[in-house]
Amino acid sequence: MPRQRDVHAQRELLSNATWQVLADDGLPGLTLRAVAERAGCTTGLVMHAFPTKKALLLHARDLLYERTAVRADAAEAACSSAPDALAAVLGQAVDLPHGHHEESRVWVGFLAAALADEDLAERHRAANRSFLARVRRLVAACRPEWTDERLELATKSLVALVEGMNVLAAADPRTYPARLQQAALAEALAVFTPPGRSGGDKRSG
Amino acid sequence: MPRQRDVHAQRELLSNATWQVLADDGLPGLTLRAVAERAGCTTGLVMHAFPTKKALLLHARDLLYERTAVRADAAEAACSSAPDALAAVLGQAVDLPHGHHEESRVWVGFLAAALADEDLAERHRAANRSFLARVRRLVAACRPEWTDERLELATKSLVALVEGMNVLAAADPRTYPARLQQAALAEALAVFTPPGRSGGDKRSG
DNA sequence: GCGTTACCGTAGCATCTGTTACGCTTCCGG
DNA sequence: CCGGAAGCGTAACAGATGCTACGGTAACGC
Repeated sequence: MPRQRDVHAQRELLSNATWQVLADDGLPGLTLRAVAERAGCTTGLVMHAFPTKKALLLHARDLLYERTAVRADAAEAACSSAPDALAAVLGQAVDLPHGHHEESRVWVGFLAAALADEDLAERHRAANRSFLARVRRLVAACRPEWTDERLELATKSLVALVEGMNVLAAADPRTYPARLQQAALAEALAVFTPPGRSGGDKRSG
Repeated sequence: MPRQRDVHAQRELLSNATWQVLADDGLPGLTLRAVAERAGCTTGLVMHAFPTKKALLLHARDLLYERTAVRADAAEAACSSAPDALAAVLGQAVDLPHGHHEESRVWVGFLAAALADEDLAERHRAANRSFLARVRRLVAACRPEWTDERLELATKSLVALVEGMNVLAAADPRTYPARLQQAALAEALAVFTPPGRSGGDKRSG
C-alpha cells in the first residue's frame, strides 16, 4: 500500500475553505476553484475528497451544524440552572463581540443554497429543529407549568429573534451590533429569569 | 420615429420575472436566460431594457422595496390608532395565510446576493432602515415616554422577530406556519396594546 | 403606401462552471 | 533500495453564463 492521506482531515480542511469563501465572496463566488485556492490545493484534490460539489456543500453544512451543536453543548454544560443555560445557549447563537461574525454570512449562504437544493434544505431543517428542540427543552425547564402550545410559541419566538438578529446583522452589522443583539436577547429572556436574580440588566417596568 | 415601446413596463415585467425565478429556482438559478424565459422573451430584450444583469437585480430589488412600502403605507393608513397601525404593519410583513409567501424566498435570495455585491447590500440596508424607521415611529407613538435607547431596542427586536420568522419559514414553512407567526407577533406586541382591549390577532384587509 | 428608424430576436463570443481523464509524484512494503 | 500503487496536480472537456453584434421586422411620419 503506497502513501495514504487522512481523508477526513482533507474534507474538514475543504469544508473550512468553503465557509471562508462563502463568508468572503458570497454564494455566487462559491466555486470549486475558489474553494481549492482557499484550501491551498487544486480542484483535483477537491474532486478526490468529494464526488461532487453538492457533496462538498453537504459536508460543509453538516460540519457547521456539528460545531454549533458542540458549542451549544459546552455553553449549556457550563451552566447550573436552566435559565442560565437558556441564556448561554441563545447568547452564543447570536453574534458575539469578538467572535465568528462571519458565521451569519455563511449561514445565509447555506440558507440561500438550500432554497434551491432539497437535500441542503433537509439538512437546514434538521439543524434548525435540533436547535429548536434544545431551546424548547430549556424553556420547559424554566417554565414547567406551561402548556405545549405556549412552550412552542415561546421557543420559536426566541429562535426567530436570534436568527433574525443574525440575518439582519449579516447585511448591516452597524445597525445590529453585538451589544444590541445581546440586549434584545436579555430583554426577551426576562420572562424566564427567576425574580430577584440580577442576571440581565433589565429593569421590569 | 418608428415604433416605441414602454421601457418602464418592460423593466417591471422583467423584475417580476426575476422574482419568480428567484422564488422558484433560487439564487443559483437566476440567470438571464431563465429570467427571459419567465418573461416570455429572449435575452435580447433583457439586455436592451437593462445594461447589465446587476442593473436588473438592482431594479428588481428597488421595485420589491417600493411595493412593500406601498403595502405598509396602506396597512398603516387603514388603522386609526398607533397600536393598531403597528400590528398591521408588522402583520403584513410576516407570512400571510394566503399571501405572498414566496416573498420571503425572494428576500433571502436578494440578501444572499447582497452579501456578495456592495450595491445590492446598500439597497438592502436602505430598505431595512426605512422599515426600521417606520416601526420606530409607530412604537414611539405607542410609548411616548420611552427613551431613545429603549425605543431602538424594542424596534429592532420586533423587526428581528418578524424577519427571523420570515427567513425560518422560507426554508421550513411547516415548522413556522403563518398562524404561529401571527401568534408570536401578537405576543410580542402585547406590551403595546392598550389595556382593556381585546388583543386578538389583527388581519389587514 | 412607403421609407426610415428604433426595436428586438438570433447567433455568436469569451469566459467560467463542474467534472473527467491522464500521468507524474511520492512513499509504503518487501 | 526498488517496484508499484495510491494520491493528486494538469489540462482538457462539454455545457452554461453574461454579454455583444448584426440583421430582420414592424410601426410611425410623410
